[in-house]
Amino acid sequence: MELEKEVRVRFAPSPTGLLHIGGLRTALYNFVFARQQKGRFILRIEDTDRERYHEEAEKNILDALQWAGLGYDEGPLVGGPHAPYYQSQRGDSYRDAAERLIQDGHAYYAFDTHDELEQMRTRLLKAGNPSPRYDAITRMSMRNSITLPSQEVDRLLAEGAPHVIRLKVPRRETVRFQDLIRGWVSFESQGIDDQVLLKSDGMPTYHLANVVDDYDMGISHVIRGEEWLSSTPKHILMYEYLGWTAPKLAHLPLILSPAGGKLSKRNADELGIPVSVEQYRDAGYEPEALLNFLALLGWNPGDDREIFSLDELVETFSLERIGSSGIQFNLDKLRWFNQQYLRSKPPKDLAGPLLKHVMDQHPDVPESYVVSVVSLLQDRITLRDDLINLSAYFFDDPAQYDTDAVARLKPEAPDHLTALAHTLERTAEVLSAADAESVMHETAEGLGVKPGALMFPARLAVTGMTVGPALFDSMALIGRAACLRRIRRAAARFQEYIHAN
RNA sequence: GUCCCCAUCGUCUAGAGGCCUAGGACACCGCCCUUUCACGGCGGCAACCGGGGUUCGAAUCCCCGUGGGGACGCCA
Repeated sequence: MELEKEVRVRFAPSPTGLLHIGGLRTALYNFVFARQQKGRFILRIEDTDRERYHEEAEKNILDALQWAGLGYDEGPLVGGPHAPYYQSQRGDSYRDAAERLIQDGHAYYAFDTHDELEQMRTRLLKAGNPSPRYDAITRMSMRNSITLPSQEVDRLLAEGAPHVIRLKVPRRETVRFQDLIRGWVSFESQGIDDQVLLKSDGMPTYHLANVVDDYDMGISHVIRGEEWLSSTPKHILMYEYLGWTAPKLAHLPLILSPAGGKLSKRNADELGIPVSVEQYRDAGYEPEALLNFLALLGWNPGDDREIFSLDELVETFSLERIGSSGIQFNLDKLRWFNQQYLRSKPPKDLAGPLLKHVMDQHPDVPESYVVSVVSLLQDRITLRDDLINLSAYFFDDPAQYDTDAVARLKPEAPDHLTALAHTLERTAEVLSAADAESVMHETAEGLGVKPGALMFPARLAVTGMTVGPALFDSMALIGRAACLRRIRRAAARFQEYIHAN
C-alpha cells in the first residue's frame, strides 16, 4: 500500500490587484481540504512580476483572507519551515533548477529580442500559421543556444547579453496527467510552446516558480482554477525532467459571468456584480454567508443541505464532489444565503453598525433599545446595513410621509388620529404592545369603524411608512410620548394636505 | 484559428444503466398566515443540447455535430 504523504496545499495569489471572489473560493477549497485532511494550508505570494506588483494588493489579500476567517499555517507574517513565502525572495532555487534543466538538455538560453519575437510572429502569421508559437520548429530559426555556435553562446553570456531560459519541449510526445476533478487529460507536445522559465530580469515565470516552490515546499495537492489546465503539461514536463514527483492536481471549474465569459472585473461591473472580496465586505455581506455561497459554487454535498458553517464544510467537503463545468455567478443566491445567516444570529450580534450609526446622532440612546430595534427588523433584511435604512423612525420622528400613502388617506383620517391620540393619552406611561392594541380597538369601537381602518393611518403617522414590523410592537418600543407626539403632528399635517387637495 | 475542458429547469445542482412520471435550492407566480411588509407554510411554472450507436433497457456508456468556457505573453 502506498504511504500517503502529509497533505500540504497552498493558495498562491499574485499581488497585482484586489483579491478576487474566485480567488477566495480557491483559497477556501484549499483551506477546507487541508483542515479536513489534518494537513497544512500554506500561503505563498507570487510576486515575480515586478511590473504589475502593488504593495497594497498584498495587504488587501491578507486582509481579505483574515476577514473571511481563512487562516494559514505557513506564509507571510507567520513564517514557517520553508520561508520565505515570497517568490521574489527565492531566486536561487529557480536559477538552480533552470540551470540543471539546461545541463540535462531540457532547456536552453534564448537571446531573441522582443522585436525579433514580434517579427517571428508576423512572419508565421503571414505564412498562414494562425497560431504562431516558439516550438521545436520555430526555435531552429531563432537566436538561442541550440542554433548558435557554443563559442557565440559563451561570448553572449559572458558579455551579459539579455537572455531568457526556455523549456525545450519535445517534438512529438503525449503528455498525460490525472486531474482529481477531470480524470485523465492529455496534450500533444507539438501544441506546447517552449515556455520561458527564467525572464531576462532574472525572475522566474509562474511556470518555473510554481513547480520549484511546490516541490520545495512539499505541496501534495495543487488545487487551482481551470485557467491553469492548459499550462499543466509544461509543469508535468518540468517535474519529469527535474526528477520530481508531481503533486496531485485538481483544476476547479471557473466562475462565469451571467453575461458570458470569466467573471472579470469589467465584465462584472457592468452587471453590478462586485468582484473583489473587499467590495463584499464593504457592502455588508457576512463572511460566513459568502464562504457558504462560494463553497457551493462547484461543490455540493450530494444531498439537499445548503447551509454549512466552515466547520461543517471541513467535515463534509470532498474533492470528488466538485463538478467540472463552469458556474454562472448568481448574486440573488448569495443574498439569500446572507439573509439566512442574518436571521440565525442573536440580535445583539447584528447591532454593531446600527449602533455606531445611531450613536452619532443620539449618544443617549441605550444599547438595549438598539438591540430591540434589531430584533424587530432582523427578519426583513438582506444585508446588515439595511438596518440603518429601515430603522430611522425608531430614533427620530418621521421627517416626511410616504406620499402615495398620504394621497390614499380617507378624509376622516385626521379625526380618527385625533381620537386615537385621546385614547392613548389616557393609558399608562409605559406602553406595552398589548396596551397599544387595546388603544387601537377602543378607539375604533368609539369611532364605529373596524380596527383595520385605523391601522393604516396610525402606521403612517407613527412611522411615516406603510410597511414595517408589527405596529403594536413598534409603538411599544417607540414609547407613548413619542407616539402621541407623532400622531398629533400627523393629524395636523394630513388635515392640511386634505384641505389643499 | 489551434489545443484543452465542459454540457440536466432562467441560475446552482441531485442523478454513477432500470429506483426518473427526473429530486432539491435561488428567482418568478399563486394561496395560507399576518389588521401592513417581510419571515414562515402549502402549491405552481420550469430541464436531460441535437444526431447516431451499445444495451432487453440510457439523463447516465461510446462516437459525431452543435453550443459554452479556458489557454495560446520575458502576466499570473
